[in-house]
Amino acid sequence: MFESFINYLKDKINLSNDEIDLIRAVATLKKLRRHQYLLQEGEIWRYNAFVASGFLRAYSVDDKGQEHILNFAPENHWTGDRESLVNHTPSHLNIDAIEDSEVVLITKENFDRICIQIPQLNDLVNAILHKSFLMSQRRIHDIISLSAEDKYRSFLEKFPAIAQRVPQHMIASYIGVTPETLTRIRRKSAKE
Amino acid sequence: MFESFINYLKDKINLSNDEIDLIRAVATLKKLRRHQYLLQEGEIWRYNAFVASGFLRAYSVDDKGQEHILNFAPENHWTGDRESLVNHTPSHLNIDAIEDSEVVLITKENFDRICIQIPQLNDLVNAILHKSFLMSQRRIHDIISLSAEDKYRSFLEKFPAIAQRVPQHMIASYIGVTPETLTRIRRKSAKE
DNA sequence: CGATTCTTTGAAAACAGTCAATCTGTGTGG
DNA sequence: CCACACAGATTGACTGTTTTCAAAGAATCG
Repeated sequence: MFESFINYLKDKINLSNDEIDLIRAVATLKKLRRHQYLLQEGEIWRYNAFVASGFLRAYSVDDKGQEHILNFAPENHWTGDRESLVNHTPSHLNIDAIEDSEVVLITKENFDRICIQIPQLNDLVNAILHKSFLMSQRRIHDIISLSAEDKYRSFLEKFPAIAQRVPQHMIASYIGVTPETLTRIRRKSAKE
Repeated sequence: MFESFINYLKDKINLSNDEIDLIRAVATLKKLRRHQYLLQEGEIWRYNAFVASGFLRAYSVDDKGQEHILNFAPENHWTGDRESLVNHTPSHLNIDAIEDSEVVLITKENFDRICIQIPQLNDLVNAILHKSFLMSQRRIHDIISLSAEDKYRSFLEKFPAIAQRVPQHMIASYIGVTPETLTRIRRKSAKE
């Protein structure tokens, strides 16, 4: 499923065959079984990771053992811990596979190198970063201003595909409520 | 106080005198009195805005009339509504001055133009965006995983300078609780 | 099928929000 | 310089929401 990565890139930017070979040379494919970790708390994250197939999640675990999902990463999306990546600090995130998945990994060093050779790739990264920032801002806005019920509604609107694909308690974790609360919200909404 | 903008830039990147003149040519200085709007809900945001002096805040107002602060922008920081800027859509944010302020404005068109001529400036923007994204991620993490009390503590740790500079109800608005709740949190913390 | 994970339910407790009143400090105009 | 107005902070009583804990039911995986 390496091809889906190349297809993704071709769809976003124009690439010569040489450039594709260049990317191919530094990319490695990693298969993950359901529940397998891509990154575990305490490790240092060193890659750019593209989800070629499957579905991952990034989350932290607090003192009480509760998981808080920061991001979902379905196929054709990127994942990782940029904070650990740029600061070379141990990650406080876990990333694991919700479904069997295939991930394309490129180390930061290699990625930076080919970005110099393929400026368009650099632009693409910046565009993705830019978009991610906008999405974060929206999410912050939602969490600080909406009620739990509205946060759930907003989640369904923004990510209908994800909502159907992950267990409900993960949605609860993403929007920041307990699974029980989400159950009750759903029951209440259903009655209306 | 135009100079503080130039100083900020010089501190971050190397600029020739010609490049500085180029920037100077497209930048305008706007003075804001306390409580004055830089951007009002419904308008389309068209600038990159650098706070040369003073202190601004970006916030939204919900149906119940409550304000939710998305960002603080003290001097030497940037502000604006990137979503409105890139999508050319009416903003749902308000940005106003908490203190008398001076803001350097550069329209997106001009900014993009000089970014091509000064690639370092482009890099700077991307670096800032990158950092903003990391900060957003941290903030999301805090809001979904911490109790109100810990969110407040975390705010004090991260932004001690801001905490001393803005009224308490704005901190409450930023962390997503009512002013009354924040009072009670503080009283409880003080006892310990 | 059996085991595990996920969802639902109930009751109690903890938490945060609302509303209204009071207190405090600041600054402005007379 | 004082008085007053105003914005901000605090308090109390009450309400509403969310969490917690425990247990049972449903769905899914191996």
